Amino acid sequence: MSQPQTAITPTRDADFPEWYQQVVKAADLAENSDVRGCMVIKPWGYGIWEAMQRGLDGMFKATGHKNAYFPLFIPLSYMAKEAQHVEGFAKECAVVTHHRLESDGKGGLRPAPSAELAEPLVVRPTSETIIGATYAKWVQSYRDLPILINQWANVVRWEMRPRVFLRTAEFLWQEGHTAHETKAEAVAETEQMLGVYATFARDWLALPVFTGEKSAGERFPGAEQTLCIEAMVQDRKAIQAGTSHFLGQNFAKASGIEFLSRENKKEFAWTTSWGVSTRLIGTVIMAHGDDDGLILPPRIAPAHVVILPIVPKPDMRDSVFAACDALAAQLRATIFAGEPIRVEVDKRDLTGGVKSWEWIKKGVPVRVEIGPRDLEKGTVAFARRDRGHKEKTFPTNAELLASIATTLQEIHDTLLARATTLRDTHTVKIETREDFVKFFTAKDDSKISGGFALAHWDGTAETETEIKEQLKVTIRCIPADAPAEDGPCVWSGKPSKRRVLFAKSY
RNA sequence: CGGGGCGUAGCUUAGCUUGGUAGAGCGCCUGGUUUGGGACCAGGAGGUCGCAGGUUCAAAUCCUGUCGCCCCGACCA
Repeated sequence: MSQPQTAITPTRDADFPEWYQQVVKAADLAENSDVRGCMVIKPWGYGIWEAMQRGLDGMFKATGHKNAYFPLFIPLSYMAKEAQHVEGFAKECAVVTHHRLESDGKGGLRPAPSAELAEPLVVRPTSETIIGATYAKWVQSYRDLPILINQWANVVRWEMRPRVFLRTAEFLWQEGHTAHETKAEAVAETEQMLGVYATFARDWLALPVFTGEKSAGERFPGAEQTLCIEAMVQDRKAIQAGTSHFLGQNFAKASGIEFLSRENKKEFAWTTSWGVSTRLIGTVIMAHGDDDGLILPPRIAPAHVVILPIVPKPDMRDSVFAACDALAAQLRATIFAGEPIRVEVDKRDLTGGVKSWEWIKKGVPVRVEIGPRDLEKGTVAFARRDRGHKEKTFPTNAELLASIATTLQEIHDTLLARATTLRDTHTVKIETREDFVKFFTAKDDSKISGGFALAHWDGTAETETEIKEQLKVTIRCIPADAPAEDGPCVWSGKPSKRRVLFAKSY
């Protein structure tokens, strides 16, 4: 039977959103559940999340944070404490109103009217309010500050149009919540954590990102300042990969986080919050995947290496399996990026081609085949996911063991270089409204247009809104390293002090 | 919540216009031949056609209602 040219149909060029869905399926990452908008994350997908957690958690600890856990439920009245915040989240909250079920008399169940809660509970869309209320009890003196806490949790936002990993009703994330004595300290914390995210994106996800500040229109509800990292994926759209918010004293005032200062005066604390979510998995898929499926940056791959035993005759099975297990053990004793190499030996009784293609689609960085011919020669067949699927080399076991860590690092570097080239190729300075419109208008059926535009903005919400409505283009961020530069706004022609980053986004 | 589309086996679907009691491909199971890039042969399991009502001798097919899902918008990590 003839196979298609690529493992994934359609290709990225033909239909990028559909390609994405097919990769999620082919790589066995996740599936939609019976609950609309909620996903089942399967072992391979969850393994990626676990690797991301390890990486981030280490970086949080290294910057002085500790993990804790706060309740899933938030009293309704807490949500109302911060005006901007409630306005931003009210429309997408799941609310618990009852605590018992009873028979409906028709063989089904219903919430018992007698068990209605005095105060409804909101399933957390984010935890600023409940954590703020807790911190208020913990803080009395400047000596109680700073509080540097992170929690790994799930949150619920009742999204109208869900998409696996990118936008689901329930998602997994981490949310850091800190409280500080001074504004300067809180601002420094906000910037520090954005830096952590940018480093993590580069060193673990092989993603170059723009860092910067959101415009007022794109800011987190209740924040004074929202910083973000923005990545470009292969359809040249932007995706917000992480955010860090300076919350000023807004939430401290709303929650009553007050302390006696060194001058013996009552003062409100300065707070921050910062988070990344399982959306990062979707970002990695779209940034690095190809028409044969997922390609995983090694540091977040649940398995770095898969070993495929080749067993032409049943009587060779034991010796080939033994050789595979022996090599796996040696690989596991080798260190890559500070962790033992993760190896899987795929002993399932399937034909070689099927197994190979499964692992290609799953994006495992390195595939190793061991058959009887290799046993005789002491070699293996070796293939890397960042190269063509027919490109094989035949190193000896010793050569493989000596080079594997370097190879994995090379794969990471290759992915980062590719993603950087993609981003740089499609990030352009634009001066005129005509060019701006042209840049964001698709030229053919692919629907892929533009990329990132660095252009002058007059700083008004009116201009921002007009651009959003007419072109579906938003200000992704005001880049942190943008130099002061006078010029006319690309839309209104009014004077501008510096360029901002425009793009279509997820 | 507006506009469009669709519900038939685990998945993709044919059949519906013109009613006669369900077929295929993939997947799955068993046996055998295979296995260094998506194998083949033989046999087998699996469906109250989303749900409820109506018309009819007879409904996957026609009618009404209802539920769910998908796509496009508004919202968003």
